[in-house]
Amino acid sequence: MSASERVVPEGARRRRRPTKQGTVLSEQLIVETTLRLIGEHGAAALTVRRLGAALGCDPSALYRYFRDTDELLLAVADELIGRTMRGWRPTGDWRADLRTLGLRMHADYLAHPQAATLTCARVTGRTHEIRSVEAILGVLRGAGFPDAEAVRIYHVFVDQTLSFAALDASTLVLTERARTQEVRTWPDTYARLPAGTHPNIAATAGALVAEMDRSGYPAALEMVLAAAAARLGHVRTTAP
Amino acid sequence: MSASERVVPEGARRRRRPTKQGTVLSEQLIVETTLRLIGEHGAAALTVRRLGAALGCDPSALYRYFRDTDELLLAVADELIGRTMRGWRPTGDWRADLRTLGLRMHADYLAHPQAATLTCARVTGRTHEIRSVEAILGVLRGAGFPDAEAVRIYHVFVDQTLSFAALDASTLVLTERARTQEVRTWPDTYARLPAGTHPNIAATAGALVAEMDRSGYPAALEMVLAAAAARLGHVRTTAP
DNA sequence: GTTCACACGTCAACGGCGTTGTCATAAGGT
DNA sequence: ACCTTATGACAACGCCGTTGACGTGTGAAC
Repeated sequence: MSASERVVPEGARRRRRPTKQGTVLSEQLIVETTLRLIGEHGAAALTVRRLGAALGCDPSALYRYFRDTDELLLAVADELIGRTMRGWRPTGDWRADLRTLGLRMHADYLAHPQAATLTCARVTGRTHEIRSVEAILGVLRGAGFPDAEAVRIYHVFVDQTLSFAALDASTLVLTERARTQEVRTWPDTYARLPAGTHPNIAATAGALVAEMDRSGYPAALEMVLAAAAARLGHVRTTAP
Repeated sequence: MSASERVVPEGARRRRRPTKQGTVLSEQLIVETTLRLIGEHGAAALTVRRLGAALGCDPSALYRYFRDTDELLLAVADELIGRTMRGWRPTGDWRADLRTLGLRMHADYLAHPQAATLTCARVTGRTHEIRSVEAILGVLRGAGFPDAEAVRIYHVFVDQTLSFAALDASTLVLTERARTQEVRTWPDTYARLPAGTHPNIAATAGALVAEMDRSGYPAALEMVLAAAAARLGHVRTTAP
């Protein structure tokens, strides 16, 4: 039996046979367990063997449900998009709505960094994504942005949110050793540079260490929203 | 001999001994070969064993130069930064300088998309990176931004540039089939949605297809620069 | 010019990974 | 109650990063 014939689509499953340890597998259970594994034990804990152990089945049993680990991660990504958009409703205040949605997307993706790094750059064209495009464009057009402007700001908003999510998520995917070393580079290397050779770094060392310890996304988001607001004010006064 | 004693810093090397196949190793040669390997055969081709084969040495010889593959990646990242900073000189116009540097970094990273996706998120603490931090902070403080403001804007500027570079690079890394499918999603799926169910997408379809076909970075950069300029004007008028 | 410490390339091995071919067995339609 | 076959289990393959031991050629010292 070749690999392409091994996977059985979820709808066509007929015999739900428990594993030796008693669990009954399903696509849904595997996706949920994968997310739980990432959440509880870090991104590095996601291996087919460990996932099998967490599910109480042989690792190879997973290949009855997904062609390979990439297909499993895409299923996880799809679940993630659904969770992110669920429960968000626009209030009518465009700036607050975009701020809330941006921070929410950023946070939700960071909660599952392994899936986020693999997923952020993809355009799926699936229902959850389409609903988000429609909603964000609606917020911008409802605020009074002309169509061309709304599209441009939509593009910046979405790509910036996803790219920062990917960037921040990728640091969470590093090994424990690499991540702590990364964090310590600012106080240990940059904060100790002499003012003679590096005056600007030395003068701002304290602020630099504090600033680089957190994500730049909230500040970047505020700057984009401020620029958009300025643009909206300009549009309103010149072409009402 | 423990792992921490195995690596010899480049400056302290005394005996340059050729490998069986005749190549003389060096940090520089290893980094260059790594970039070439990634560029020619993709990021997935970067393994210690393949790198050893490309260099004509035993894979374990690399551990005389780098503690582990992560340290090697940091060296590669710094080489990319160095290539970007080479030739850039501030003119005194902070906004034009940051615009030029941002677009240049973005373009240079995209020229090595395979390496970019692996290294964009890393803080190297190495010479080229330190020089770039010093230079950008110098531009901002020279423009009159107070230290706290300069650090915040530096953070947004750098992370935005690198994260967009990683995002845009990752689409270039997809297989030909996946990338064309991704591009066609906008005209084929989004542009065909009916106005009844998706009024905002339908109303902006033409602009949407055109906008999503290019990178959002230039527009995002302009918005951040505009917000920074507004902030600078505010600082100058209230606390001169 | 000989000596000699040791830097550094090589070898072999370890444990872990994703994946696949094969087998056995229990589920469920008949 | 039977048979088919879906599906889980097992074992093995060929990768991977990394390490400890080894020995050889280098370059400094005299």
